[in-house]
Amino acid sequence: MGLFLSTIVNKVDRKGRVSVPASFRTTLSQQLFQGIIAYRSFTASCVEGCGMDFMERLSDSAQTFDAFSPEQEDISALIFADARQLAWDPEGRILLPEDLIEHAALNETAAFVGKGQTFQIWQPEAYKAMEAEIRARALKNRPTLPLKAAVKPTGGDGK
Amino acid sequence: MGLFLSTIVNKVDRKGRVSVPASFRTTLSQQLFQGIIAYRSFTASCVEGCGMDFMERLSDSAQTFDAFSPEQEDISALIFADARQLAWDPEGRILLPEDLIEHAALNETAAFVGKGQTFQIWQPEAYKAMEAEIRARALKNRPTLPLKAAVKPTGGDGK
DNA sequence: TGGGTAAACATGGGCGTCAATGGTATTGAC
DNA sequence: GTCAATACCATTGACGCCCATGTTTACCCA
Repeated sequence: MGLFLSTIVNKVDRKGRVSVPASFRTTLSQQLFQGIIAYRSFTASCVEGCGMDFMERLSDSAQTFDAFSPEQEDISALIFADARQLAWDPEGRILLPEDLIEHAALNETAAFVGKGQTFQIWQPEAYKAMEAEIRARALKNRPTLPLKAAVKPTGGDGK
Repeated sequence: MGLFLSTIVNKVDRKGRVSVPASFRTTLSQQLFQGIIAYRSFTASCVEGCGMDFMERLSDSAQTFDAFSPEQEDISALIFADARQLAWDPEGRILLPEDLIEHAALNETAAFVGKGQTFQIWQPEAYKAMEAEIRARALKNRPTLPLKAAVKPTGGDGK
């Protein structure tokens, strides 16, 4: 199981702890670092989350920009400088840093929103509003997605 | 057997459980994840269903968009954020979440409608109406389908 | 070809397990 | 010594697993 799917709302206790959904944890279970990488979204009021492997992919991708180029600078500042590793405790909870809570305007609860390769953490009501907006747009525009050919399951790329 | 075919109506019990048709289960039997992926259709009052492999194809296809692009955002919200992994029990039943039931206006029964690579879940009466509509349109428009060349079954893609 | 039988599938309900959650204790840093 | 982070423990409630039963389909044999 390799994707972050569905939206799960969990409670944030008074210590700032929140359970990472069990399904998200299993998605990350093969990783060396037992926890998540989190950084403030630079497009929305939410927290971006992913595993260390995705961070490395981002790093590789960022190298398409020249070293010392302005784009490289910006990406570094926006992502790598802001990212932190949040290990979970034996119960599967992470401790949300104060500035992340602020940025996403989290209070009692936090919504873990699957985005396939990554996920986001939202204030549930805020996400609901955003989702309604996207859904309304989709109903009008009927977006389509060019489907790539299926990868033959022959042989093992699995695992 | 690799396709979802025909339409099967099954009962939804008071717990919200429904049997996935046996033929659909055999279609998915080779998959790692023993269950279905389900998400609300963003164009109709029904639930979209598929296997994990198809979800991964969608994820691959969605990556033609840049990370952090608006298109990527929308697709994620509409599909990945809404998708649930519904594992079936030893009897082949899944538990339908409340909001999916609402979205498709399901009550006593649910119709599993094969669509080839994927399938849909409808309130039976609603589907009947939709089907009549599609049939009427077809009678008028006479849709055609450019047929691809047959793939040689030489070699083992297996089993 | 028809009846009988057996297997597979669909369905209903009870119970155990695990994830989520809240609280307390212990450890370590400043 | 104080504060904060983390480990430990206990509770609860949803969901997954098990068994029991009804119903349909497929198969076999006369």
